[in-house]
Amino acid sequence: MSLAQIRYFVTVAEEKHVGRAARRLCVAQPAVSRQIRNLEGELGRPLFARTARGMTLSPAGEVFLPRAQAILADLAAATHAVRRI
Amino acid sequence: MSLAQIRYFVTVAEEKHVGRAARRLCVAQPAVSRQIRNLEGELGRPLFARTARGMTLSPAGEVFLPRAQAILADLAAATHAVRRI
DNA sequence: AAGTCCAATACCTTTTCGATCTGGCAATAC
DNA sequence: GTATTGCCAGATCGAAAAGGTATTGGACTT
Repeated sequence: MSLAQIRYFVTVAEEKHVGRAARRLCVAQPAVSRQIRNLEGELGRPLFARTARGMTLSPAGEVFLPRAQAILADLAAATHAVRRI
Repeated sequence: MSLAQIRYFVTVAEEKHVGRAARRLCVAQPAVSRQIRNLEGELGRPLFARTARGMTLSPAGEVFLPRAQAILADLAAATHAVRRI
């Protein structure tokens, strides 16, 4: 698991759309698609349900999303705290 | 910044010694040394003071350590929460 | 049934990361 | 005072991971 995967997951969850998430993240769509898949493989559960119109959070995704957002927020706060010394 | 860098930092902070930290992490010593240096570069501050006998936390390191430990703990908890669904 | 919209796949390139080896510096021993 | 030991830093090389482009496959819409 990597921080990039967590960021990709949060962005896709917010956009409900891999293509839009990829644009926001400034990477190509397959890169996001692959990292989401790797993350799901590592967690042993699908995080999204794939529909013809986009991506919807699965139960596991609903559990993971707030925790992932908190981790990213904590990391940003820690970084700022160090830089402000 | 990567999760590996955060893990390396926490381990070196606990061991106060790059070589011992590398052994605990099952990687070579220069790999740890370089990642710590990269992390310091990204944060813009030294996290350790280098002495002839090891590494001591700097003020910035003292600020970063508990936050880094919390992030790793939260990540582990999030992973377990998803796997337990 | 055709068009479109989306994610997934294939293939290739590039970047990143770790291992090994070497150098340098400080403390200790003699 | 020199030599040895222990430690971190740097350079080089090879392997693994990640991203980009192009394309395919599937499902709604009309």
